[in-house]
Amino acid sequence: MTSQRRVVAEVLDGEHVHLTADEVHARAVERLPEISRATVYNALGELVALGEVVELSTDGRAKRYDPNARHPHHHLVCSRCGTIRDVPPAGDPMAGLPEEERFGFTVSKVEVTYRGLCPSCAGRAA
Amino acid sequence: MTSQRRVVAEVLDGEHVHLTADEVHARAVERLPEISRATVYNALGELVALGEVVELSTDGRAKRYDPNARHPHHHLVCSRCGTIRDVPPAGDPMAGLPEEERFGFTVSKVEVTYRGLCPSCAGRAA
DNA sequence: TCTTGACTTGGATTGCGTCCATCGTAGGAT
DNA sequence: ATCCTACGATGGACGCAATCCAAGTCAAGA
Repeated sequence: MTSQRRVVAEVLDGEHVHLTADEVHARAVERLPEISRATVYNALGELVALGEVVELSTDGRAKRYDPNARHPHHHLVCSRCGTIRDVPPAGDPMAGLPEEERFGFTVSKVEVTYRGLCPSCAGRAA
Repeated sequence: MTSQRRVVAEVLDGEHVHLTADEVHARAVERLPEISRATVYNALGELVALGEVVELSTDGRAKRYDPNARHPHHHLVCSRCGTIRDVPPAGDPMAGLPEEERFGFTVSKVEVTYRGLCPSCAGRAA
C-alpha cells in the first residue's frame, strides 16, 4: 500500500460516486501533484480485482468507478446528462433467469441499468 | 435508402447476432467492396435512432449491435470469451424499481446483463 | 443541362486505455 | 551506515474505437 494507492482509494469514497479514471486522476493530483495516469489505472484495476470497487460501462465512453461495492445495487442513468444514482435491488435479480434459459452458462452476477431522464433534464423538455 | 445502408441492414439480421462496427464493416465489404467505415457508423447510428437495432456496451470495448430490437430481451455474457446470448425477460423488469426509489427520474427502459461463464469456457477450468 | 442537396469517402483527429522502458525508493543484507 | 534488490511509479509511446471534416459522387428536379 503506497501513498499513491491510498490517495486513489480516498478519492473514491462516498455515496453515488461514479467517477471516470480521469476524474479520479484529477482529484488525486490535488493531493499528490505528481501522480501519473498510469498509476491511477493500476490502482483502480487493483481495487476492482479486490472487489472494493465496481467498474461500470454505462455509456460506451469512459468507464466509471463505483466505491459502493459492499452492498449490491443497480444503477439509474440519465440518458441526457449521464448522472448516475445507485438504487437498491428488489428481490433476487437472479430469479429472472430460470435454469432452463441459461444455455449452460454459470451465471455469477447480474447488472441492471435503468435509463431515463433525471428531474432537471426532464424539465428542460425533449 | 442507399445501397450502402441496405447492405448494413442486411448484414445485421438473425438471432443472437451481436457484431461490432468493425465486424459489420468487414461483412459489408464482402458485398460492397468500397464501403467505408464512416458510412457503416452512419448507417448503424440511423438504425439505432429508428429503433431497429439495439446498441450494447457490454465490455467497455467496441460497442455491439443487436438487430433483435422488435422484442425486448436481456443478455447473457461470457466473462471470458465475450459470447453473448439473448434471453427472454421474465415479468416486468420495471417492477423492480418502485416509484419512491426513482429519485424523480422518468424511467424509459431497463437493461439487464447476466454475467458468467459459457459452457466451453467453464469447461476449461478457472 | 444545370443546380441542389443528401450521401459517401478516407484521412485526420480525438478520447480512452494499455504498454513499456526507465527511474525512485523502501527494506533487507552485509 | 552502505549497498542490493525488487516492486511500484512515471510518462511517453502506442493501439483501438469512434467521430469529424473537407472533398467527391450521385440522383432528382428545375
